[in-house]
Amino acid sequence: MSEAQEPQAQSVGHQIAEEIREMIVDGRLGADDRLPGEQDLATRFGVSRPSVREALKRLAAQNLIRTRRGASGGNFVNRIGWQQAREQFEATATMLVVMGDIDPDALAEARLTLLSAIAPLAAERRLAEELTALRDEIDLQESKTSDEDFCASDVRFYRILVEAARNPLLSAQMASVIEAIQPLLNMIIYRARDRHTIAARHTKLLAALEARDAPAMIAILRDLNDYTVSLVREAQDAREARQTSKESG
Amino acid sequence: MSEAQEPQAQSVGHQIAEEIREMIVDGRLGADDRLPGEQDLATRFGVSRPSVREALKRLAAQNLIRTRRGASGGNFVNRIGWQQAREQFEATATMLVVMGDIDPDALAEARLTLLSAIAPLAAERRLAEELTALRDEIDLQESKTSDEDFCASDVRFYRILVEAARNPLLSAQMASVIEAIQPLLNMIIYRARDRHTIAARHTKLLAALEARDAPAMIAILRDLNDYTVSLVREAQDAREARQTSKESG
DNA sequence: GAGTTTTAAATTGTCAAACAAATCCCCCTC
DNA sequence: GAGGGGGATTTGTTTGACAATTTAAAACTC
Repeated sequence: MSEAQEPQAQSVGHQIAEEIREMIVDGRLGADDRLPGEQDLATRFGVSRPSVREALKRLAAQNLIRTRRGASGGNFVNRIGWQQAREQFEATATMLVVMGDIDPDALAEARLTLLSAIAPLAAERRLAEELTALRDEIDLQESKTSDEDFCASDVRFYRILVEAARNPLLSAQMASVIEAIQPLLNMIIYRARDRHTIAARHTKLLAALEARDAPAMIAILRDLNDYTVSLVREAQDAREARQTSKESG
Repeated sequence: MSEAQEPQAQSVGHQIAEEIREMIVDGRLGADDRLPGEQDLATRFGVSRPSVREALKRLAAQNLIRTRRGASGGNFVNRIGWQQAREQFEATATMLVVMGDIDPDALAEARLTLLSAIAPLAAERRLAEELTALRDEIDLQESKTSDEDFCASDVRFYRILVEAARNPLLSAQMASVIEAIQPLLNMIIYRARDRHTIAARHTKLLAALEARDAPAMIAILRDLNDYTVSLVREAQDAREARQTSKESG
């Protein structure tokens, strides 16, 4: 329907990229398959080589194909892995936070919801080495570091927690949300008291994880989320106050 | 680090695209800002216009910019919205399932985990119209339709459920997982008895949602997930058996 | 003078042709 | 037989030109 309304609205490059993408999705092109040469594709689609190149670059930007130069080179269908998928999830989430009208409350709620969801899995599957890694992060958080380091450690803490669930898809998605929330956390000025409070909750969370007590983990996560949200709100209020005083002054 | 190892490994188009992307991420370019013209960018970066065009097409493929022709046209920074984010999540997840070595069990586990996570939110926030929409889907599932229609309805059912949680980020992520799992579901040949079983569970799920009984919803979801997984496993076994007989015959 | 039509300018879209760079494969030399 | 060199193939990049599209100003009509 929409195609009929705008028959040629999309550029040739876009159309060709879409066609090749469909070929990949419905199996006509499998992983590591080699696409025809650029000149081949150009004659096949009835367009010029630069147009084909645009299409290929679009696909390359989505990590759908990789390109190698030279004889027996060409464009090959990429086998997408968890790592790449996570990167793409993160890129999307980052852009969403950076540019979109994002509601911090919704973001925090999403994080809490997802963390609560994986808590049972993590409780069941956590390894001893993850416990020590988490312990190290807590130690770092209790030391006197910069706000940025503290925040980065906080992010790492939750990433380890997520990895403990041993589900790559969940890890990839959670990582994107955790990554996305970092800019918000970076706004916060952490007072010593704040850090102590957070580190203490993390310690309790770690204990609950060690005890494989998922309900306790969820309760702590909820508590911690409320606290973080209040800090973010404080920071936002402070920022707004600064801006209004700047405008009036 | 990795950049030092391969200084010029990335093409010019890739590098320029990365630079512009950074400009967007760190705020030098805001939403709806207009980029310099292609010729301008070409001279500014010291490359030819086609190279710049490749970079722009890469960005366009990621929905970071939009392009308009004509006077006062040009390339503009896109404000990314929930809709577009969801599409990108879906594209990534779909590719992951289509091409990656994905473990169906992990996928099912992710879906169950996420659905369980949003169940409390959905129970709290569901609207009357969503209940009727779900009812309609169940009716459709009990009617005699093609397997594909049944499967599509199943997907729509869960999408409505996810929307009821009223958290756009969760919706976007969940939608991607639900979308990703569809190819797996499409493998299943639904017998009349299967359909009846599934529709009955859906009815129970709907009742629990109406009663705002999240724990009941989670129990039903878990049950339903086990059933679906068993069906998928059956389908896979059948497929494998077919292939081995094909090979030997 | 107001409204409409025409025209011109700016910008992206597409194409063509050529050369550069990288890579592989075959062949040739030692 | 082993190793290096050259040719062939393929992508990377540039130059130049023209087409298509859109805006806005200019000219024209009423």
